[in-house]
Amino acid sequence: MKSIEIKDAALKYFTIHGYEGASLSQIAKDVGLKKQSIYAHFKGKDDLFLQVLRDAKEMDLSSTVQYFSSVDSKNPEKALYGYLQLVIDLFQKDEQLKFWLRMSFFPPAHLEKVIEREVTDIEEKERAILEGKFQEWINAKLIIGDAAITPTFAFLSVVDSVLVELVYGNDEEKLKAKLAAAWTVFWRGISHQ
Amino acid sequence: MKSIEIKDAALKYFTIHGYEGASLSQIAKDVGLKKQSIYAHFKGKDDLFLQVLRDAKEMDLSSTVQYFSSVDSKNPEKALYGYLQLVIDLFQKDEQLKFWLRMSFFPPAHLEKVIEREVTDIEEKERAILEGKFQEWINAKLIIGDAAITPTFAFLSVVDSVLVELVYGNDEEKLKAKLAAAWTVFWRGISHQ
DNA sequence: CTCTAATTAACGAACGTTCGTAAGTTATTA
DNA sequence: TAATAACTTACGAACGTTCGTTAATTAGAG
Repeated sequence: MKSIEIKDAALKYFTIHGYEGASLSQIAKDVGLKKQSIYAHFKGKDDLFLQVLRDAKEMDLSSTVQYFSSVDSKNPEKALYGYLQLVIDLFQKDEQLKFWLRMSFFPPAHLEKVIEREVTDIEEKERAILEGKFQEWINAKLIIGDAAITPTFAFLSVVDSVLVELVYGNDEEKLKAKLAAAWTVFWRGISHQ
Repeated sequence: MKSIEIKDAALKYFTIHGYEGASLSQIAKDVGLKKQSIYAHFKGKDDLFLQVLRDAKEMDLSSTVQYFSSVDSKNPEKALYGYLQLVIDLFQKDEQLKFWLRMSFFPPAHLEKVIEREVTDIEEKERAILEGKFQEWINAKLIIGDAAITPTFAFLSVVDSVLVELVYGNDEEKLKAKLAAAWTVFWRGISHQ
């Protein structure tokens, strides 16, 4: 399907150059078309962008949902560290997460409101999933604390820091070192000792 | 000085719209000039951009240097939490940090190499400052651990997560809650108990 | 008079978008 | 089955606009 090829190319250029820096002619050339032909598949640049955005959001959310629905709930250490690994894998094996990150951090100004809604939506859902897990672990005395919100936000902070390092993206060794340090301190901070 | 006014306006538009999305005509209009007049002060768009970039870098670095050279070295808890507050203040009171963050995360493609060098440079320097402090605190048994690199990277992760929340920027309450959680867990993770 | 800063004018190039058209494919009708 | 209608996909050409940049010219200050 040509629409999918177009979205793939668009994803690539939006990720590298941002909304304003990505041109329809470049995207079209990538799939062997003229830019006018894109209009046979999409209403315009905004429509193309928003479809790519929603695909990326869907992919991000479903990965998280699937991971935590299939992970071993009796082992928080493994479950949480495994999620960080998943994020790293996702980021490195396809562009959708990087695209999603770029656009949630720095959305094109005229689509800010739409994007913010999508970002809030996915954040809320992922936070809810994590908070549920942490509440289970607290109840089972597998980690310390009473309110699940504290370890949830703390873990989301670790996720954010991993994402930042991935976005910088130039130094695999540094990523490993920083993840190791953040994880060590985080785990000591929420576990019994 | 008109050059400074131009750089101020450029900072604003580069921050909001990115390099490609910011136009010289908008920047010029902001300071009551025609876009061609910018060329009396700068060689072109790249020159203007790079001067704004280096100003922002200088400001970021000097803030960190100054803070840690004047802070109470006997109280790591206060020193570190104070730095997080400083970052939040800096981010909210002028645009330079947000600009710097945007460009270090997602640089314009044709200036990627130059920017990466600046980013690596400032990161290295700030890491060195922190690592020195942490080594002192470890030696004084104010925090746990042997190698200073672990708490240093862990703290930098907390900083990153704060920056991420600032970039999202839509929810002051959420920033406070997330900072509180990340800080609680981080401090528990590096302190004696 | 000189120098700098700002202007007007103009440049080629690229942008997103629209139009009319020509194929190729699918669906409908006779 | 054959003919026709409708729809999809792609293209050339052109639209008006904006982009960054250069050149020549004017206004103002020391």
